[in-house]
Amino acid sequence: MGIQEIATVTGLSKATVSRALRGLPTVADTTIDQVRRVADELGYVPSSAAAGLATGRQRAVGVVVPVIDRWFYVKAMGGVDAELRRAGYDLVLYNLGGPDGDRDRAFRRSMLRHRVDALVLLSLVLDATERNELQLSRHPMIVIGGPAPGIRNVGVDDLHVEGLAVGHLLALGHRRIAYVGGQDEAGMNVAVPYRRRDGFLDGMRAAGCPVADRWLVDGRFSFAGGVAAGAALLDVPARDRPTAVSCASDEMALGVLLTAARLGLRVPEDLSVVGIDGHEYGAPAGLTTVAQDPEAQGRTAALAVLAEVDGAPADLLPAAPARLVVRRSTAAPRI
Amino acid sequence: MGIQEIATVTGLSKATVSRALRGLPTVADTTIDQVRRVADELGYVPSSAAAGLATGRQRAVGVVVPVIDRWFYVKAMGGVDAELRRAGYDLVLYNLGGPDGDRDRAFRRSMLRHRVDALVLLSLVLDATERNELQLSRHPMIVIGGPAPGIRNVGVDDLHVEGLAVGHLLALGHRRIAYVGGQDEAGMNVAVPYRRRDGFLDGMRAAGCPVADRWLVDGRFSFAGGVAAGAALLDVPARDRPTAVSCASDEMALGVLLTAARLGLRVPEDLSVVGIDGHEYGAPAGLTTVAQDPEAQGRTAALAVLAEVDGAPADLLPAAPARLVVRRSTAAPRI
DNA sequence: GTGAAAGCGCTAACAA
DNA sequence: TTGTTAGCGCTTTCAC
Repeated sequence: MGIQEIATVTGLSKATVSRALRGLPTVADTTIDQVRRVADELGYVPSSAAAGLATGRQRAVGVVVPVIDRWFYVKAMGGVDAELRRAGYDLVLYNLGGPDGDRDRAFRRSMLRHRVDALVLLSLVLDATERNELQLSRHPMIVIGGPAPGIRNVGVDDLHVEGLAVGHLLALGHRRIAYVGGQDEAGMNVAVPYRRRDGFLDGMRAAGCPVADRWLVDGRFSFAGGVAAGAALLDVPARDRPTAVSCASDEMALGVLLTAARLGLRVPEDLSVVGIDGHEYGAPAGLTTVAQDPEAQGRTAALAVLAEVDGAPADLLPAAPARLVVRRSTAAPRI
Repeated sequence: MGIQEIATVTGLSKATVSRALRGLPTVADTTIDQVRRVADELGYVPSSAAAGLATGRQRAVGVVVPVIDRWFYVKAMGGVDAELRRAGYDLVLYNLGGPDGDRDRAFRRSMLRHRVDALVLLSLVLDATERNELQLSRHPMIVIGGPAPGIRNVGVDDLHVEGLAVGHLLALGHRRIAYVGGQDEAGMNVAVPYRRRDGFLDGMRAAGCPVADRWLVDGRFSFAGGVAAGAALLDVPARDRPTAVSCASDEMALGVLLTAARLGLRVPEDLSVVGIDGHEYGAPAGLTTVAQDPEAQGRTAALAVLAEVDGAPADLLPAAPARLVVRRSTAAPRI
């Protein structure tokens, strides 16, 4: 059942078997072959616990998410997972379970520190205590998404990203532009929404466009929120309507599109809509967006912490790429 | 750093410290307090590897998914995670990475067997070898979603579920009903699509409705596929159009809805659409659906394997509930 | 190239 | 109620 069996069957010592199994260079090729064969026959399965105890390495990394069921997190996790798999590492998921989840308990769930060799945090806002606890664990760690003080991060430049979105609308000639943003429903990251909103305001100001307060609406970063925001913006007399809406996420933009369709507004003739993210529903829906690649960000993050586990220095990472993808939902305003 | 430190500081033995830390009843309350306090001061963190080695229990369960970025899987994982967290178990994610993923290597990734105490499989179709490997590991395990030969499963009765959907349309008076189904893109579960399609055909046959072949179209179980399927079905002369479409998933139904809107068809006046799943986009979109609760299924599955880990018998589970949710997308056909 | 022995940090009898 | 003594299955010096 263990390494011992193989040792007795082959007549070798546990030590040699262990070396052979790991393919260490100090072992004769013939013995390596023999050991592998016997291991197969016996259906040998290594114990990660035992190996972990002996080496102090678990060959696993933890991924901490504020909530699990968000497009961005799922995609990023997929990227992290892909690289971990390549490296032979396991992925341990720590879900904080939303705002009502017991964050505190989750954070001091002590296992975390010894079960995994490194941590990937998905756009979390950490309070001082949490940050402290994490730092104390001395694990290599990295944040995907919003920037976090004192921790390395990978992600797009949100200010710039929203600048691209609103810049596109402005370039088309729009001036009556509304913004759908708002705090993330999960309430886990304040930085990203603020930076995107600032990007919008900066862009508008630079273009000399006034922004009415009632055209800054909350879409809670969800589809349903986008539907509601769309109603607030569009279900009014025509002269009070914006000619374009810039949404801080594709999910909200899709909601606005739905409401527009329901109200009989034609897109892009009567209304232009732009989103941010590169959600896969965007293409069939013809949504213009500023696409980012969360999966690539996940891969980058995984590689970075893996390297750090192996002793590489924790160099800062460049901003992740994002690009404007123009589809059918935007056009110049009529007249 | 370990249990030993606490022992020396308190003057107790390692054994007592271990017991105290776990709150075993044979320890004096005062010593429990003392040990806990010292542990806190020292910033003690238990080693799951050591505990696992000693007990043979890892306090972790593995979740195996064919691909990670699907609504159903994510929701189900959330449910599994919630119960695991309550029980103090960790979740180790094994992502097979789609049809191109290296399934084989993933399956024999030996760690799996010792890193976790049980397995939750998300609607996977396993071949004989894989099933064999899994059974060999002698872990408690359960499948969520499609039925799998020889393994316990939780999930809805797909035949019945599709029966509810098409039954609703028939009851409204529709007879010209199309079906959007198709094999899951991930190619990981053949059972569910077939059973839903059979449910549709059974329902139609029972009502004496003929089903034209061109009204059985493939939507690949995705939003984009639904958009395309909608075009195939609806972008034709009016007399060739169905009055209703039954979709095997909400994502496809949303795609059909989008295409209908784009073609200027009014829903439900010109066309009724029904989906299956209970996707959260359905409510704002006004989509009638047969809702299931993957999160609840995840919780059920987690509780079941956890119980089995604790020695409970692996009783069969009843079919998960599903219910018709009527919204704005369905109505009686016009004349 | 291989073996012997000493742990890694914890739990689980068995005593006391 | 607490302590003693063995391990759990592997890796790793240090010898040979």
